[in-house]
Amino acid sequence: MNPSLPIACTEHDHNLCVHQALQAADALCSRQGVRLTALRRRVLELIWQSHKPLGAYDILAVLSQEDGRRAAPPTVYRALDFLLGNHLIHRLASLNAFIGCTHPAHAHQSHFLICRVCHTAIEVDSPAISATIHAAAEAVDFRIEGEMVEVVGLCAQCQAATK
Amino acid sequence: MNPSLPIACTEHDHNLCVHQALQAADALCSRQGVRLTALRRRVLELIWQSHKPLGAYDILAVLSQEDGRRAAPPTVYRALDFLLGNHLIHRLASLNAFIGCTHPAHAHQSHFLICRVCHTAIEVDSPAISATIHAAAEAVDFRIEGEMVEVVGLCAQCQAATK
DNA sequence: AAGGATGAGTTATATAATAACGTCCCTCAC
DNA sequence: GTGAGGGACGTTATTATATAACTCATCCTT
Ligand SMILES: [Zn+2]
Ligand SMILES: [Zn+2]
Ligand SMILES: [Zn+2]
Ligand SMILES: [Zn+2]
Repeated sequence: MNPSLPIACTEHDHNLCVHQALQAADALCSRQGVRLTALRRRVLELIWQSHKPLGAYDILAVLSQEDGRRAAPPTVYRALDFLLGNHLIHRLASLNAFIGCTHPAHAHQSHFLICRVCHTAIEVDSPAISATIHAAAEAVDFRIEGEMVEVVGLCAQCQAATK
Repeated sequence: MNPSLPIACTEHDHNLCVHQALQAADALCSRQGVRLTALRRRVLELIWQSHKPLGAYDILAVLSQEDGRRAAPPTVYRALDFLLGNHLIHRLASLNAFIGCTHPAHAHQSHFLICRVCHTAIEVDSPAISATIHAAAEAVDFRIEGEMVEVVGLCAQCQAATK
């Protein structure tokens, strides 16, 4: 196995992923003076349950089940809005789904490689991608406010599996 | 006015845009041996009515009105699927909307600059963007099947207007 | 004319997201 | 204290986007 592969694509202690993500979220929210309430934290935890994007209604189903009672769409969407606003998750428009941000501490754009087979979404941190996008925008005098890059294809594992 | 700006951002004879797009579509479909039926052609024409992405239900509303009888969603979505499949339009996932392809004759990815204010969508043809995306994908052994780049911001005109 | 493929009409439903309003609870000025 | 204000969340209803399943008409092909 290629040791340089992103963690999302490799066998790893995923409990540690979740734990670190939640700790980072706690730290970030306290630093920002915003409240990571129990509900918001639980939604973030659910999103982090895997490296695959999760739909709002999937989250809703889990909450409804474990809460015994209700849980309506606005409950989930408000939590998601909070998490998005504080850069703790990203929204993948091509999937209508959400995924935990792997480096929430610094501002960055949403660049993902999404496996068509196993649905793993790999967050890419490539300044070169942003640089070329900025160059193209500058050429037509366009002022960038937000970039969204979603690439679909096959991750390393699924390529190997289908060989 | 900057003469190097993309046509979508400038004053121009838009009837010509539409006319050329429909002619190109006729040519392409006949070359491919597929049928650009009246309905499909009409939907393409509606999408080309501006350089702003158009929603499926906007198309549906127009068709319903002019047809007298109510057109139903599948009618529109089937036409859209055909147009997408033959690369005559692109789908903008971040807007759930569709826009005419400016160079359908050769295969290419979906790269757009979308103005937050006037909603104009500028199709970008930048091999450099694809190159950097490919480099990032190769670094993690990911095989690309399709790229989606949607950048939101302010087009040149709207920057000038809000100054 | 029979058979098969394609395009499109029709009805119903699935999936995703938001609007509008109410309640609880905490905090802060008075 | 108390009550005004605001944030978080519950609740109900609705809007927006997309697809399933079935039907029929048309047009080739044989
Ligand atoms: Zn993990
Ligand atoms: Zn991130
Ligand atoms: Zn034009
Ligand atoms: Zn195009």
